[in-house]
Parts: sequence; C-alpha cells; structure tokens
Amino acid sequence: MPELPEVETVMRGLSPVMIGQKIARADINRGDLRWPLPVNMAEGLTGARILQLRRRSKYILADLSTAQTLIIHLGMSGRFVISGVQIGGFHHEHKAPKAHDHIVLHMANGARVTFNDPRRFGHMDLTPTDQLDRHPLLVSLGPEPLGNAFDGPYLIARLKNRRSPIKSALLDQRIVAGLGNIYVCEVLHRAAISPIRQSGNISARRVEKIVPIVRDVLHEAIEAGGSSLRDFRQTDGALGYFQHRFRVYAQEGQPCPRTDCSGTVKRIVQSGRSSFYCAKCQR
DNA sequence: ATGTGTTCCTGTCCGC
DNA sequence: TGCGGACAGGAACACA
Repeated sequence: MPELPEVETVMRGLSPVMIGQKIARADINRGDLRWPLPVNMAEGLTGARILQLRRRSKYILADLSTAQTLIIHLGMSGRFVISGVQIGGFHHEHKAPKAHDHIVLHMANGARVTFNDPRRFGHMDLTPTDQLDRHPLLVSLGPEPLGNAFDGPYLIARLKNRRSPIKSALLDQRIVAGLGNIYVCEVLHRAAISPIRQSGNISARRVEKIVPIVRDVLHEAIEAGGSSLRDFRQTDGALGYFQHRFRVYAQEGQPCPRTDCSGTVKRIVQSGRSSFYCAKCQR
C-alpha cells in the first residue's frame, strides 16, 4: 500500500499520541507477519517511553527510552488506527477489535494504537538504536529522495552502465529509498521518460531532471496526505487525496494529461508490476 | 555483479 | 449469486 508519502503521513498521524508517551501494554494478537515478530517484543515495548518517531524510506522508526528502536514496515496493506483520544476536536472512541488487528499498543495516556494488516506483508522488529544502521532491513537502503545526498551527479552515477529499465531502477530501494509503483509512474510521466528506457541509455541531462521531479511529486503527495486507493487511511481514518492528482497511475485508456500531447495512457507489465505511461510523449 | 521471476497473504472486482 | 482469475501501494529471495 504505502510509499514514502503515505508512510510519512502515517508517521505524522502517530506523532501526537505517541511521542513522549509510555507504552503501558502491548498486545500481540498475531506474531506471524512477513516474518515472525521477535518473541520478546511485547516485553520489550511494555513500559518503554517513545522518545521520537522518524521515517527512513518506507519504514517508521520509534526510538524508545530502553535504547532500542522499533522498526515498522506497513507492507502492502498495513494500517494504523488511533482511538481513545481527541484528534482535531473529535473524540475517536475505542472500537471493537476487527479482523487483522495484529498488534495493539495501549499508551499510558489512554490512547490505543492498532496495527491492522490483512495481507501480513508488514513487519516490525526491535533492535538496539545504536546498531540501527546495520540492521539487515536498513543497511542497503539508498539515500532519501528528499535529502541532500540524492542529487543529479549521484543519480547519473548510479544509472550509468545499468541495463535495467528506468522503471525498475527507480523502484530499486538501493538506488533511492522510498519510491514505489505509483510515484515512479508519476515521476516518469512528468520527466517525459518511457518506463522501458534502459537506465544507462538516458542522457545525463535528462537523468538530472528526474531529481527535482521526484522531490516535487513526493512533496505534493505528502501535502495531500498521501494517496488513498482501496484501503489507505490516515491514522484518524481520513482519506489522502493525491489519487485525484494522478496523471498516469491507474489511468489506463485516459487521454494523456499533457496539454500538448494527444496520446493515451497505457498499461504494460514490467517485472510483474503495472506501469502506466503515455507512449507518445514519454520517450 | 546484475537482472528477472516467484513468493508471501487476503480482499475486491470483473466476466461468465 | 457463485466461481475463477486477475490484480493490488512491497521487497526478500532464488536463480539465470
């Protein structure tokens, strides 16, 4: 489900009820997510205070007072729901447990943070904060697309001599960390680059242009609260609305939104995943 | 070393 | 209405 903008949105939603708060109790209803959760996770969370929430790529990181960090990945269908607290003047009541409520964090202030994940591609792990960078899930991640390390020269160097399609390269979390299928499609349309172009064949000039486009698309999507397709919700249940701004993603058969283009958005499959693009203006 | 295909799992939607 | 198949925001893993 979630790419960087959705994860950022979820993290921002969790922040007011979690940062500075103590976890009074953690209920693990199902420990077999993508991998088995650490057997001592409930004990590791109970009594810990959350010092800070951060995002790295599509991971939410919760630094705890116990010198450990809770690593959270939402997978495709992972979702957090907050209850028992005032949000924006509206009180969110505790609700009856729903199917796939795998983890429930009971905060000391009475708030409840529920992790629901039907497909169970999500995951959590607990690791010492000072060893976080060496964690297997994080160690190979490329730079943050909104950070300074992601710039023209970097991307040019990483795409040079690559034979994979540009679509796959931008989805590769080792090259840049946080993009997913939606935003790569959107970026390539704005950059007027075909998803099937070989990465190493694109001129440095054009590769350089990708960088600010990535930043723009991500900033716009974060500002819109992410994209709600099917089941993505913010932590208070609100929908994101960037999906209304999609130019090509899930727009198969629609006219190309570029004003000076008369093409039609089409869908192809690359590495088993849909790519949406306009074959007329994306070259 | 790189590149691609498979796999994990559940839910929804579409055509017959 | 029911049933089968395609497809879904991710990414580790196995294998050419």
